[in-house]
Formats: sequence, structure tokens, C-alpha cells
Amino acid sequence: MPRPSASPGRTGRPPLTSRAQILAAARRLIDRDGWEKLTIRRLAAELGIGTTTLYHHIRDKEDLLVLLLNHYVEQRERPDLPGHPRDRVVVAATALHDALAGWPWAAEVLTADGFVGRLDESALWMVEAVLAGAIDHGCTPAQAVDVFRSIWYYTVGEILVRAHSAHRGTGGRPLPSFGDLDPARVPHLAAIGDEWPALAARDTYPQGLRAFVDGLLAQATSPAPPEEGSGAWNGR
Amino acid sequence: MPRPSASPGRTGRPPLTSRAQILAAARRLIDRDGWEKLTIRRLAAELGIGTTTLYHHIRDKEDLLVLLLNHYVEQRERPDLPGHPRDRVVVAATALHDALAGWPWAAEVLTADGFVGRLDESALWMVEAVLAGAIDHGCTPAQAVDVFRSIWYYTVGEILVRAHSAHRGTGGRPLPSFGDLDPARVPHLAAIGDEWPALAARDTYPQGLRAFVDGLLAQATSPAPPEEGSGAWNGR
DNA sequence: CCGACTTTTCGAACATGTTCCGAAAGTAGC
DNA sequence: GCTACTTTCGGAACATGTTCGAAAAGTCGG
Repeated sequence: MPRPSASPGRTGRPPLTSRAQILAAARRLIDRDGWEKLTIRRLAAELGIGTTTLYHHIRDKEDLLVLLLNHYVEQRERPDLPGHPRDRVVVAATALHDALAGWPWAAEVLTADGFVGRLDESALWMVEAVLAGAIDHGCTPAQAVDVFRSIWYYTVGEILVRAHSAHRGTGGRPLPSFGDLDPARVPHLAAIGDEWPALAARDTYPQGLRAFVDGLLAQATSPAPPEEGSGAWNGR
Repeated sequence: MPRPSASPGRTGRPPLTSRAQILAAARRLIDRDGWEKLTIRRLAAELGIGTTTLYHHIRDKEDLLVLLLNHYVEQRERPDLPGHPRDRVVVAATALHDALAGWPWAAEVLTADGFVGRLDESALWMVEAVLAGAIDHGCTPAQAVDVFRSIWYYTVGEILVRAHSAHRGTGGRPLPSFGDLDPARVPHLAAIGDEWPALAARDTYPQGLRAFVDGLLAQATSPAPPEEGSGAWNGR
């Protein structure tokens, strides 16, 4: 294994370990033992170095995970975007969602401060496409940012809540967020009856997304100023 | 301190510690040392018991936090709900958001499987109000559940992303989600310029919520079947 | 009063992410 | 070659949530 050639003007002991090696070792470890087994100590052992040394190449575990995430997103196929702006927003947001939903460490990373900014070009196109769709629909850039942020919150929430159910062994009983909520405790659910479990566990991300996009685009391009209290409800 | 009287038909060593005492000790600890200092070991020490003992009265730290959360929500004022169904949904969802946004351990608890089901009556009214508003607007109970779930995801996402920024000392630079995203990396943001930091950090939860509620209610009560691919975009 | 059973209690230990501080191993200037 | 200086390396340690296994302290049926 050839050690990386020292760059010119560089001082100090040359590293025996590179970020590329770390990434490769991480992937090896995941493929062999499963993603739950990826821990700082194990990764260091896999590299044959001490844990502290590993911390000289990555800032955090979060840092490592973002590295892995970008690598993972890179090898995903890019869907081609529809021409209609509204549909483009929906498709791009769905792509973003799907890419992250399959990611085991979503919960550890998604809420990170500045997460969106740490995405590679391979993932950033989805953000761009959402913004572009909103702008093409008639939004100002500032409004497009607001649109993206709202969609981002919705997406993060969905992924995190579902991811949590997946992590804990809820053995065949996927009940995100509602969980054991007894419909009898909520008067307005009393009429539902046996269908409750299936109803509580439905996957409605795509449906909700379309409703959200419609609402956001309508709000942004409606004549009424969206700054403070839009429409019928002005303040409380 | 009188030990709790043994209930009839009960066997085994009577407990020296009750859940009420645990909750009181937790509150004492938080008031004295700040909420970041609430740890299992410290709480056990505050109670004068071993950490393992504490685990016989609470299942998890999550369990403890839900206990605290319900206690916290209980002493919040209930806003009175407007008559218009759509506005009722917005106000109730906002109340839910505001109650949870001020909660330091939101990130540890909100995504928990079955979280909504573990809420006390003091918090459950907000869920009910959202459902009731949707139903009064013309939704079926099943649709109302979908509406709530979507709003829940959006709310959880917003709170978690913002909470993360608050936890880490981002000292006066609150940049939720977008963080250090360089607008130059995203072509459609190039025109923005100096206003970017302020733009990236805007608080648009209420605005986005109104757009979302409008979109969801419109979708649920529109003539087109919302089950699969609504409107112009039917599948990919 | 005695033995079986149940519940509570707890010290020790484990795995985790992370930090402290010192040692090793190079480069740069002389 | 020698002396600074910079960078990498790593063992030990810390705090965290959580679990193990055993001991203590009650209740209940006889």
C-alpha cells in the first residue's frame, strides 16, 4: 500500500492513512458485518490504527457518515425530470426523500446543522431542481428557498419517524408516530374501528408531498402578500 | 417520607421509590443544574439510589423524558380554538409545535415509535383538534388521520432541525438546515447575494404550515380520488 | 414460624463517542 | 548533521445509556 506522496511545501509527519482508505475500510466493514456494526473503534481496528488516530482524519462520527452518504448517493441513478415545474419539484423532492430514506444513519445526520450544505454535487442537484421548479413556476429565489425549506422539514420528519420504527424491532408492526394510540382515547377516531392499525401505518409521503407542493406554490404566487398571516387567518 | 402504602394483593418487596419521586427529583435537578445535566446517574444520585434501581422504575431514558414532557405540557395554557375548521387545524398544529419546540429533549423523543400515543390528555387535545378540524372541513376520519400525519412530519422535521442548531453552539448564527451552503454552488441561488444568510435562517414554520393545511384539505376534499397519483402527475 | 415466590436494590461491567497528553516521525532552515 | 517545528499516532481515561447477576427485603400459603 503506497503511502500518499507528500505534497510540496508540506511539513510534518506524512500520514499513513488517507480519507479514501477510511472510506474503503468503512465500506468493507459494512459489507462484511452489517451497518449496525460500524463503530469508531471497529473502524480503527479495521484500519489497523488507534481510535485517536482516526479522529485526526475525521472530525466526528457525523463527519464520517456524511462522507459515506455522499459516496452512497453518488452511485444512485438520477431520474429524468418532467417538464412541468410543479411536477419537477415533486419528482426532485421524492428523489431526495428516497435517497435518504434508504440510508441507515439518517437520524444521526439529517438534522445536522448545515447538512444540506455538506452535500456533494451528486446530491445537490435535487436541491437545485426543487429551487428551479419553484422559480420556473413563478417564485422569486427567496420564495423558492422557503419552499425548499418547508419540503425539507416535511421530508426529514417523515424519514426520521419511519427510521426510528425501523431501528427498533417493531417486528412486523410498523406504526410510525401513532404507535399504540388508542382510537378510543380520541373521540374523532371512535368510528374507525378495526381498520385503525392499517390506517395508522399508511405510507402517505408522496400524497402529502403533492398537497404540500401545491399549497406552497399557490401561496407563493398568490396576489396576497405571504409575509404575515395569509388569507382568512390573520394572526391569532 | 412515608413509603407508599402497599396495594392489596401485591407481593414482593415494597418500593422505596415511586415514579412521582423520580419526576420530582428530575425537576429539582433541572431547576438547579440546567436541563443538560439531567443524566441517569445524576438523577439516581439525586434520589440517593443506584442507577440500576432507577431502571426498575423507568424503562428507558426516553420513558423518563416522555414523563417529563407530559408534565411540562400539562402546565401550558390552552389557546381557544377558532370556529373556522381550517383555522382550527392551523391553531392546533401551531400549539403542538410551540409546545414541543420549547422542549429541550425534542430530538430524543419526537421520533419515538408510538410517541403520539404516549401523550397525556393534556397534549392529546391538540391531536384531536387537528382531526376535528379536518373532519369538520369535510374529510373522512381516515383522511383526517392522513392530514394529521403529514402535519406531524412537517412539525417534527422543523423542530428537530432547529433543535439541532440550538444544541450545538452556533453562537448567534442560527442557520438551520442550509448551514454553510454556498449559494454559488447552486446556480439558481446565484442572484441572491448578501441576503443569503438571513434568507437561509428564516423561520417559516407558520407560513409553511398554512400552505400545507390548505393543500392537504384541498386534496382530501377535491373530487379527484387522492389514492394514487393526483392531478397532472400520475406516477412516473 | 417457615419456606417459596416476587419484587426491589445495587455494584460491577460493557460498549459507545470523544478528549487528554505525551511520544514518534517526518520536513525545513541552518 | 543538528535543531526547531509541524503533523500524525496512540494508550489511557471520561461520561454516557444500559445490562448482568446476585443479594436483600418484603408478602403469601401452609
